[in-house]
Amino acid sequence: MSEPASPQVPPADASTEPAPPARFDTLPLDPKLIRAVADSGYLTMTPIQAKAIPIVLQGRDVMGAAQTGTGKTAAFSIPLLQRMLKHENPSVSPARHPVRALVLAPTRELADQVAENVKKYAKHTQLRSVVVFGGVDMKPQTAALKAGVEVLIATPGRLLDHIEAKNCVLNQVEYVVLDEADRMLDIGFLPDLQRILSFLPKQRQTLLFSATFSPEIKRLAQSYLQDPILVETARPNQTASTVEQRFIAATDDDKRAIIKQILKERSIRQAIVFGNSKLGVARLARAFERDGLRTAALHGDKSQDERLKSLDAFKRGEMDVLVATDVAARGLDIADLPAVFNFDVPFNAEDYVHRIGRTGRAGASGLAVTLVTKSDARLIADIEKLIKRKIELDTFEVAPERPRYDRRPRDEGVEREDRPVRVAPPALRAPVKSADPFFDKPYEASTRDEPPAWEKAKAAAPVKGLSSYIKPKKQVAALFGAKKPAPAES
DNA sequence: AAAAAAC
Repeated sequence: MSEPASPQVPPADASTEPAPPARFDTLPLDPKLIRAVADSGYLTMTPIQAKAIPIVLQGRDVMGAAQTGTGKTAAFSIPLLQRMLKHENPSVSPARHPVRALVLAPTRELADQVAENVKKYAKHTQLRSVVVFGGVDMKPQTAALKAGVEVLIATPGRLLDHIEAKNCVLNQVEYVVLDEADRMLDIGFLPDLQRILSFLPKQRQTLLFSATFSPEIKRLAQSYLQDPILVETARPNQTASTVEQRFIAATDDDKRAIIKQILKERSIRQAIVFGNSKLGVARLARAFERDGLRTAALHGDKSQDERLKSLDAFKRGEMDVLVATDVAARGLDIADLPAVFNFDVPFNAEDYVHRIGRTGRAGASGLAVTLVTKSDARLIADIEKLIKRKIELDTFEVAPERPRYDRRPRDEGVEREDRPVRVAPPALRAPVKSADPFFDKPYEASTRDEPPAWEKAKAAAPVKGLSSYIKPKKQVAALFGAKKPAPAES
């Protein structure tokens, strides 16, 4: 059971309080849209919505950068629907309904989610939408396309399939949206994207949205836009201020124990744990499962059916933990997610921003914990640079685990029965490595050639704990009869 | 060092 939301209110910091947020019903929108927005429970606009919607309504191209979880989907779908309603083209025979708006997303789940939102906002209108993505039967998609849709939401691969099968014609597209635009423009997606864009009319309105835009991507994006307006709220590449970000020095052996302990000590209802590889994620999910956590896994080696089931079960609260690759890093809106863990430090700093953006959405508070090993020094430096924040590494002492069952093979002649055998995990027989002060100094983004900063800090730094989590040192020492040796001084 | 997206 989840605890009642804590009544704590952030300290009043009225110094930078801007004008009260504008309401949706002040916008020049069709009553059908106003009604749909009201139905969905939204009253006032987020900053990105307040800035972007009027510009999209003017018909301008937009590059929109806003923090994660601030309503970018509504920022483009509502004004696009409005434009489609306003410019309902009577010259097009009712029998022919060409695709007028195309929204592209980098993952199937995200495409699905965007489609749900579009449907929600379009529900009182005649505009029809459909989503197409891979991993599922093409036939229902084909039928829907042939019946005619005004708004098409898609992932690139399957859309190309439909184009080649002549299931849809895109030469009447008036509006294009690239959701998670920087990802869509990256090297892995670019060829498919260019191919798709080649089927579209040159004369169109194009919208690019993401929480992160690197300077290179910004430059590249210019070539797909006409006289665009850059809409930014706050600084780009930023993480929500409501998310508590922690970086903890760990070893590969400690990581899972640290996560479990934090979940327990903070009574965290649900969390996403990100890993860098599909195999690693699958293994980690099985391990959490063995630990008794209700665990769902989400990665590209799973069937689409399994992927959707995992995500749904997690969203419904039937799972404690969702272990995922970066397929879940972007865009996914999971209401009230209290915490995100990075079991692995992401390879791209941008993905760090997106991953932790799954928590602290819509102004809620959230916790983001990244587990850092020695070999992650470079990646941490990249993240520091991107989010323009000094990263300090906390240390963490893992509480002793309950006795484990003996896993030694039978032929060792060990009594196996149900008798638990105390097998101290290697990391706990000696003082745990993560409690070593080597990581304790504020980490300095160092150059490759220099020894990393923690090497220098190793000898001198006192252990500074993550006070809210840390176990009293005594407890560990008492249980394992190990005392922390003085730093080797030779 | 990877993941994602088509069959």
